[in-house]
Amino acid sequence: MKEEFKLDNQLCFRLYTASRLMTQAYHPLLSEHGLTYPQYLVLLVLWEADAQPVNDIAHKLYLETNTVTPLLQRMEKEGILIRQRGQKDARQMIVSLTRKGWDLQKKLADVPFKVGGAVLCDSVTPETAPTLYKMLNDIISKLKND
Amino acid sequence: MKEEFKLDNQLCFRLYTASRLMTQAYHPLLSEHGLTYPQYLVLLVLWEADAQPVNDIAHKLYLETNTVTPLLQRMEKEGILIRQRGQKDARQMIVSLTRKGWDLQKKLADVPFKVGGAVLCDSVTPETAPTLYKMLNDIISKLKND
DNA sequence: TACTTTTGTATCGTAAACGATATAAAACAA
DNA sequence: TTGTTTTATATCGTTTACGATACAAAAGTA
Repeated sequence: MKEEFKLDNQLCFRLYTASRLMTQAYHPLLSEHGLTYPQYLVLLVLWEADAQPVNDIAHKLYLETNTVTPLLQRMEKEGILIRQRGQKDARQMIVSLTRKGWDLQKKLADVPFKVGGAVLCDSVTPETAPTLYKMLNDIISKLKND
Repeated sequence: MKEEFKLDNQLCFRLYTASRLMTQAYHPLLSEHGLTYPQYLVLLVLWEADAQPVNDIAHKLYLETNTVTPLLQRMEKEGILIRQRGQKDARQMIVSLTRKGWDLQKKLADVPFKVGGAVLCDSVTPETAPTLYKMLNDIISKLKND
């Protein structure tokens, strides 16, 4: 068995697993408010800057619009946000938070701390986290081609 | 805007993005052979040890059987593997590679190198990769509760 | 043995992801 | 202005993920 084929040596598999397990860690905190993790990411984007076109949201999340559009439609149906045609450019759909969307910010205030604490371990601490962040950022930068 | 709500500060978002982009990097190499990334992971598991029950495969991939079962059914339909009821325990489904499944190992021999090379950058090198591996492993260990 | 619980897989429903394609508005070019 | 290309979003089909549930075989218990 060649070393490079061993599951334990696969960087991608570790990223894939760590990502899924972290998302699962968010699940109980988010489902309590009827949210999924990708929907939470959309909220993070809109809390930083409200009233953005679909394209900007998708770009910030490194997702395609064909992923984001249905996601936003579901969130609109839940009354978390509204989608309106742009006035300057009628092709754009401007996404804005409703009162309910803003209220969620207060309700989810403790989520980052709870999840942050859940991953602390020997090798990942407040001191070493920046190293991990930088590595992940560099991988993302290297792989995204736009 | 609170710092902990900023997208850039979210470890999970970086893992999620890095994982998706790495999977996308595999895509052209795998789709050429009619495979998806999770199907490739199943092959990695079976190449290490053929003829395993569904449960063992799922466990090694940190996935649930309700994810793995349909995935294996599709791979069986493609003639990559076969699923047979266990003889000692009739509840088990023993998954074994076909000739076609083993042949893929040779055809995919260059995949780990191609993808490995695609992520090399300033902070992720053959020297620093073990640090990243350890951090991801520790996060996985911390989050999996079994 | 008969009954209960556990275990291994499968089925179902929903929500991502994402390649491929469609469509209308805007930008550009002839 | 008319025709072409680009852009922003949406729709469609397929494959994960995963919670909830179903079901039969095995294990444990009375």
